[in-house]
Amino acid sequence: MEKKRTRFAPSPTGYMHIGNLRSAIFGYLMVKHDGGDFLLRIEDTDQTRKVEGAIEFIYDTCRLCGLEFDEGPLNGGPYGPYTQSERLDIYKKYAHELVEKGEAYYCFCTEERLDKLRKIAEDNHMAFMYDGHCKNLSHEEIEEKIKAGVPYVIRQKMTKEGVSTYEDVVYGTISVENRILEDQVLLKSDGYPTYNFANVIDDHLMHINVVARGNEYVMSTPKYNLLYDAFGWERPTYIHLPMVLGEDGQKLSKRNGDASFMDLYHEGYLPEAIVNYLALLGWSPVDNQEIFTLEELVKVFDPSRISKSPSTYDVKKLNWVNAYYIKKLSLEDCVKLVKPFLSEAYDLSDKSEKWLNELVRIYQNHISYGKEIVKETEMFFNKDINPDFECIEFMKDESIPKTIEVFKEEIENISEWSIPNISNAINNTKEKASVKGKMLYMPIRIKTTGVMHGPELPDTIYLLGKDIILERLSK
RNA sequence: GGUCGGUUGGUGAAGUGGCUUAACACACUGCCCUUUCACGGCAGCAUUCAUGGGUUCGAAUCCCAUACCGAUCACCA
Repeated sequence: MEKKRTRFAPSPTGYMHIGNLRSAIFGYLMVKHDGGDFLLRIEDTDQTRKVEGAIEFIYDTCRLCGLEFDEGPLNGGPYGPYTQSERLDIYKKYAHELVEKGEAYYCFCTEERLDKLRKIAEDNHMAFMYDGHCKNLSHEEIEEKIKAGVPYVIRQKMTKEGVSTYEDVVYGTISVENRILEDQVLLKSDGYPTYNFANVIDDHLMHINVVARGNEYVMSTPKYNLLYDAFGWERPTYIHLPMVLGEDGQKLSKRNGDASFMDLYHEGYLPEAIVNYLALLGWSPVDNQEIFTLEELVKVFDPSRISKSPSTYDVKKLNWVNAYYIKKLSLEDCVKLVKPFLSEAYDLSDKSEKWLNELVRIYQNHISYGKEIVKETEMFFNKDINPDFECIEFMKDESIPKTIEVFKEEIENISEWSIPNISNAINNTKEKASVKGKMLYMPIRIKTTGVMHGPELPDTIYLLGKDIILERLSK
């Protein structure tokens, strides 16, 4: 069997949202499942959108996620160059080959003429379609215009009859009537190819036989196929991926959630967790397993189990997956993850490494992403605590002043500041103030931390330190 | 407007004619554990699969209409 090869083909915009990444992941899984190749190709035929450093950015993102490219603009390969703007001569050559074959033609129509046609179509509530004006120009006419320097594009001659059909791994058989296909532009007047054209040429030349991409291409795939046919090339296997929606049911954008991988990464989400979550968006395994390493995904991935309907990006579930991965981290790695956020938010200069480790240890089970620790640990860094309404309500109980009074005394009497001794202090308070359970713990917790939830109370108190505790108890 | 798709709970989803009085997971709610909250464990949470018809002994699963949502119709990718 032929080796499977697919490509991730983004435009270099310097931004990678979750939907893009998911396409890359699915392509990667699909091909690696059978030991195939995964390559990167940069689609920069629209020069206006180019962003500096975007290629490095794509490599970085994918490397973080564990997706390594077998071939690509930075690491090379046998079918380069892998950047479309460096392949202009190739496209030109193939476009002209098509003209010679009679499958394409020069078109000298001006923008004005096309705009006029478009306007007429619009007024008649019709879809605009190029009218084939230049389809039958004579050789002489063409020669003359080219010599005169009239700008031109090359358009593909489309059949108007019949139906184009192809098999999609996800969507099954897709049929489109050829009469709705227009004579698409292959080569623009600036000498650059259109996306549609460059895509087919490159995919063929790079021996791509698996094409995984968003389902916005479902409708244009017949055009690609006609191009493959015109050259007499073999068509690839198509996998069109369902769209990823934001929580508002709209297409994912920067507005409806942190749609970019880098945003998430900079919030302290783990790439493995993001990949894991993304793989589950629109795909499900045969069994009920939900936590997967990349290797496991590669092993069990089956593209026929990709769903046809769009899926909604749900941060809550991502948080759950990410929290799971954080809990599994070694303390050392967890400190590594979380420390940059802490040192960015707070002054850590007077904190020992031991203290920091201890802090992370007691919070590791409480956070779902790295940056969350900043808010959770406020009480350790800010002098003042700000109990919310619920806390204040709770503290209105009349037994509380006495509990606090007794506990404060117990704390004062502790000679050696240690977790067992703090536990004892709590225990003694229970006896002396004759309160227990919630009415024992909650007042102390709120008074010392300002919140109702948190890690083990003795641990927290220990880390806070005797001075701060006494100060807060006195207020 | 034409064309092509999609529609299972708040969310991700399983399900491809009987084993489904619809799995599993997130979220939510309750209980247990812990002398507290959380963590963890357990339980509850769609009589119903957009709606209406049809095929069938039998349908979430097949067919047809309707509704809604989306994609697409460029010298953008």
